[in-house]
Amino acid sequence: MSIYDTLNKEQKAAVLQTEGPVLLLAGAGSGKTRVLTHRIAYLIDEMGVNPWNILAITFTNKAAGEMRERVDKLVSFGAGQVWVSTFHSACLRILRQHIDRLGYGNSFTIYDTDDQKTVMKNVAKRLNLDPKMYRERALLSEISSAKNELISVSEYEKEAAVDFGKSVYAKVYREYQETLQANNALDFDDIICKTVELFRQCPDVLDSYQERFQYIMVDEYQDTNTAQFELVRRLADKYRNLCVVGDDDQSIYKFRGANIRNILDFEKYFPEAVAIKLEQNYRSTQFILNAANAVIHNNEGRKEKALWTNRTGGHKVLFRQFDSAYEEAEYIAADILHRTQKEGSAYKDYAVLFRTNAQARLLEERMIMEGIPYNVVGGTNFYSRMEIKDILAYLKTIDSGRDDVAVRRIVNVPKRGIGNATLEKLEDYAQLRGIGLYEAMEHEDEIMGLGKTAAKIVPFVRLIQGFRRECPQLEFPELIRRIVELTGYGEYLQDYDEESAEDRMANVDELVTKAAGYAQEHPEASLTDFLSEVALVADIDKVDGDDDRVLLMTLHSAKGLEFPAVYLAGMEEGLFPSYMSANSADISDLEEERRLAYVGITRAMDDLILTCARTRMIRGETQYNAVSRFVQEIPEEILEGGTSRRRKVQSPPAGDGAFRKHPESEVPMDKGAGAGGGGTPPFGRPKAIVRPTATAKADKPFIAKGIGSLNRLAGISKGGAYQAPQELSYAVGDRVFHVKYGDGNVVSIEKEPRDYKVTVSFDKAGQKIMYASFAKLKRL
DNA sequence: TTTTACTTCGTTTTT
DNA sequence: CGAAGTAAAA
Repeated sequence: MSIYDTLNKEQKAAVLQTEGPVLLLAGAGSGKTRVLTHRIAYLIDEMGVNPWNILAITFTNKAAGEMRERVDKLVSFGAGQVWVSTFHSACLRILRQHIDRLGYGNSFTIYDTDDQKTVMKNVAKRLNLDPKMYRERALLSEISSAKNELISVSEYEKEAAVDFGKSVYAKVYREYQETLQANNALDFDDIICKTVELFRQCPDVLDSYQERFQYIMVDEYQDTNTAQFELVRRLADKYRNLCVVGDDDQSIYKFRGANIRNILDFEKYFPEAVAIKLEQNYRSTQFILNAANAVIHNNEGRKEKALWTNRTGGHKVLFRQFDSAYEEAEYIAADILHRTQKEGSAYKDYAVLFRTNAQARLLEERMIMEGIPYNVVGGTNFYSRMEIKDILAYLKTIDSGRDDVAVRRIVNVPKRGIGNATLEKLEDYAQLRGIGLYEAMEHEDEIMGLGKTAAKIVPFVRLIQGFRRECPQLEFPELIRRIVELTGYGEYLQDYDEESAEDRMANVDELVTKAAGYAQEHPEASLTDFLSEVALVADIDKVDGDDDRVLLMTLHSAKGLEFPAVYLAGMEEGLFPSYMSANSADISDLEEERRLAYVGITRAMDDLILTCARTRMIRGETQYNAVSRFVQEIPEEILEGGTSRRRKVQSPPAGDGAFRKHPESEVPMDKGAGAGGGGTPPFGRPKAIVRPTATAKADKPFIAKGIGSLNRLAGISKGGAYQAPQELSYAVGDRVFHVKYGDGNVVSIEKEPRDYKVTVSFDKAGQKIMYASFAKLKRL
């Protein structure tokens, strides 16, 4: 019996259809990842395809990692040669090789949303735009959609000549793009569309990749945008072995430019395509599946699918409404605790999903109070924290110095007395000479009118020059520590905000740890490589499946995951569906929201619990919300539970508690009740519901700010977290071994507050300075 | 030039 | 409620 016999008929067909275009319509939980991995295995083991010639594109790095792992297990040999990556990292790899053909430097930097805003702010200022009329957000989103549609600056200008409303945007687009190029930077959208541009302009480059990737697979195809489609289409144009997998019902990234027509029209672009539907669901119970089907059925213009399962039994979908969001959170935490104790299930069997990141906080507080180990996925990305961005800006400046945004960020951090006035003079000079900000600072003596501030610039330039000199000798973690040390960044954090300083410093330490891990895994990597790796990590990527923790995340982050028990919190009109989409003139906005509900429901394997609150604080205002229409769309016969008017849920009722015995004795839902579906708040609202201040104050210090600090709270250190060694097993003069550099002699050892600084003269690699906790030197 | 006190305004969602 | 931006003070 072969591994392929475990597949059902359709899955098997999809695996065996290796040649030509394939459209795989895979419903939620229908085992599409299994199909993809088996297909890769089949290509290699049975069809004799060189693993080198296979490209698999996933949505997140985490998904890529999982797929790689599974392929490794399945394939007898050579799985490591398969390219499994996201669109962004695949394109980044390609661009690092060839972007010089488009007039950029190959060590370009990547701008995140924050950096984009900074650039846009400057652009708007330069063009004298009224910030009230033209918001950065709006400008950026217009440019982003243009890029996602592969509309270049000059094409946009042509459109603007006809459409007067676009003329301002056209100017902004040009200015923005020129600024990026001057800084040798790409934004997220550029990573994709510059690759397409590369393929368009350099047929030889395209050809080499077409030869390389003879078999291409794309996961989550419903979330690709036009640029990504074009990219894939060109790559696959020669051999036409393109297999896309997706589910139009799970398309939830329209706001990011995802074009649902990519999947709906696939057969138009590839008329010879074979379409296969996967409709058997292996994940959820019949109840959960029915609920999902009932909800999604309200959408129009979708490819009809009939998801079915042979899983019988299970529990009905549970619905509970609470007076306040606090009670909702209390219930969820208490219920999880109760279930884990009753059923002996693990914490990682539970996920709490919600529409907006802001909802995480209340839930988080409650988890802490109940002592439940948890992780919040998303929110502020680790790499977008102030302190991390500061350090990264130093690294970027050391690495290239062409990135004005980075230079500007750190030039006065910590305070060096270089303020706006000075910077403006520097920028004028830089503009005049056509050089970067940092370069201008190197010529500080040539600039008129700087006066005595010129003297403040010199030490900064010296500092950067010093780092650059040391850089070749230092590993990334040591370099980061050196930055912290020489700039006095620790003291700066203290100065900045005493309360958060410790947490922030811990984040910096975590960055050091990450840098060490990266350096170890990629011994040949340059600073540029490290910086670009860091730019593309999503929050979900860092979730460790082995951690026994409840996961708290948005519905968007939950895509592609599954859990035995899922809580969907905040099922309220105005929140989910959001106020924006519910009131939108465009029905498709609401439909996307409904697909999101569908994604949420289908994450659950055995138990699905929907909760909502009558009142909720949003932006400092108490809002009164009706039950979400998505709850109403679930047939009553598969829904259980109702409203709870009790003020406090001490502990959930054991077994089939009171509220479950008599669901009919309580109002099951607010169907038709209250002020109507629009969620109009009643007049004469009471004062905001306030919890006892004692509690509120008591748990405040415990609100952890991220995964890193949570681990510290729980006293857990993740693998690789550094531990300053008490004593070293080697001394000056000893022969030691290092994983990367080989053998060498210890030249000197310096004790520092947190660690030992060891200088080793390696036989082959020369002299290096490293920290003992990372170097893991072994005495010979 | 930097710090501070005050006003304004808004987020769905993220690679 | 907060972040972020603005005006005024130090």
